[in-house]
Formats: sequence, structure tokens, C-alpha cells
Amino acid sequence: MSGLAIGALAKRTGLAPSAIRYYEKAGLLPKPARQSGQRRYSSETVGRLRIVQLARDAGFTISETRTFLTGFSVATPPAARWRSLAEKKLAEIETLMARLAQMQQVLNSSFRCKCPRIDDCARAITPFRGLTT
Amino acid sequence: MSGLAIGALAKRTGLAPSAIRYYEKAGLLPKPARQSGQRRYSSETVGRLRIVQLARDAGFTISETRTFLTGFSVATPPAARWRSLAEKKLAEIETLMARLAQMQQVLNSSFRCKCPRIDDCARAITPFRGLTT
DNA sequence: ATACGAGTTAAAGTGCGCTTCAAGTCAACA
DNA sequence: TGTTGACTTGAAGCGCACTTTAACTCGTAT
Repeated sequence: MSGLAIGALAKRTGLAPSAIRYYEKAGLLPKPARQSGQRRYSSETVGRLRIVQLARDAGFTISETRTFLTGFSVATPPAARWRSLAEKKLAEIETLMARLAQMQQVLNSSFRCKCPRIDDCARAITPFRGLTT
Repeated sequence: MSGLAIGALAKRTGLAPSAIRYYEKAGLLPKPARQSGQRRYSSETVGRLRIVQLARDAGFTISETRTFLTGFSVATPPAARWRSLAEKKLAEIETLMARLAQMQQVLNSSFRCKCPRIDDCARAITPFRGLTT
């Protein structure tokens, strides 16, 4: 009666129960109430897990996600600390985007490539490396 | 006299010798000639390793990179097979880009967010999930 | 009473992409 | 001759993000 069991939460979020327990251990989720030993979650947890999924999908590590989350949850948010964190992450995201854009170029240009041997392409591709490093 | 030793190849490519051996085992590099037991590489290998690095940097797995490479190196390239691979990867890249864009939104909107509790933000974020799935 | 389904735990296993280690071989140089 | 230094091998280790396993406890339905 008092909240979601782990299985129900798992279904609502699409996560495995084991993953939810793992997130708890990792400090991404507060320790939930217990009913005769079993975890009971409030529906708010669904929202929190959505953020976790979003961060995960975007390539955040668990520990980055933790900082992300606790950066938010501090009672009187030290806005500056959180800000710089977000800025740092935004910069990382831009780098990643640039890499992806580069890869798109490589893949797209490969459609036009008629080289019979890969090594000729290697030479064609090489110039891009400067951007990557 | 007849080719690069593994250490020399490592220096030219910036890869560790162990990584080069690993790539060989993984089928990304043809088995090189040997001189009294030691691997000897032609300078062409440098180009091939550049492609491997590029693919790696762009997030290709080893086995994707292998397909990528063998897709190229077939004498009469089965262009269609290669094409579909590249298209599949391009689609993956677009998905990833969308996720990153989403994450940027989350981070940017967090600058404006005054929520004392994360779960209110969770609700703000939720609508984005539709794009991600 | 007992069997079932869902939950609990700690610990070990998985897959990726390497690196590190231990023990050995080899050519060259003093 | 012996001692570097670069190479060889298979096997084990690592960090991440989980999953799987084994042995156990619940509340409920039959």
C-alpha cells in the first residue's frame, strides 16, 4: 500500500531491479523505506530515475551523474559550484559532438570513395586527425 | 632492415605495442612477417592503424572496426554491404547527437532552474524522454 | 502446511579494450 | 662471456556498469 516495490519501479522505468539496487549502492538513489525488508519507493523516484537514464544515455559516468544529482539536491544550492560543473560538462558534450560530426564526414565521404585499397583511403582520412587530437 | 619493429610502429602511431598486438589478435591487422620471431611491419601499416584510431576515437567497437576494415579490403568491394554498415552507423551517430542535444538542454535549463528539489526538475525533463526512446 | 512469486544479500561473473606480469628468446655490444 | 634492451608468449588484472548466482526471507493463495 505504501509505495512501489522494486519490480514495479523497474517496469515503470524500464530498468532492471538489479540496476536500481546498483544505483542505490552507487549513491544515485536515497535509501528507500522498507516494508518487512523490501524496498518501497515513492513515485517521485520514477522522475529521478529518468534523469539517471538520460544522463547515462548521454554518456555520463555513474560518478558524474551522482555529482549532477547531488549538485541539484543540496538544500541551498551552491549555484556557482553547480554552474561550473554544468559548464564543464557542456564543453565535454561539444567535444563529443565535434567527434561525431567528424565521423559523419568520414562515413559520408566513404560513399564517394572509389579506392580499391584501404591505404589510399587512409591517406585521404589522415588530415582529419588534426581535429581529433 | 626489412620493416618496422613493433616499437617503431608504436612510436609512429602513438599506440602502445600491447595495443598493436591486441589489434592483431582481434583481426584488425594482418599477421606481419617475422624476423627471428619478431614482427616486422611495412609502412602501410601506419595508414591502416590511423584508420583504426579514427574509428576508435569515433566510438566504433573493435568488431565494428573489423567489419569496417574488411568491408574495404575485399578485392571487389561489396559496396552494398559497406554502404548499409555506414548508414547504420550514421543513424547511430544521429541518435547519439540527439541525446547529446537533449543533455545540453537539460544542462542549460538547469541554469534557469530554481527548484529546491530535484524531482520538480525531473518533471520538467520528462517530456524529452520521448525523443530518446 | 506448503508451495509460489517477489523480494533480500554478498560475491562472483561479463564484456570491452586494453595493460601488466612473468618468464623466456634473440641480436648486438663491451 | 655476459649483460643490455627490445622483443616474444599466455595469463591475469583493471575499470566500468551492470547481471547472475546462491542461499535465504516474506506474504499470500491453495
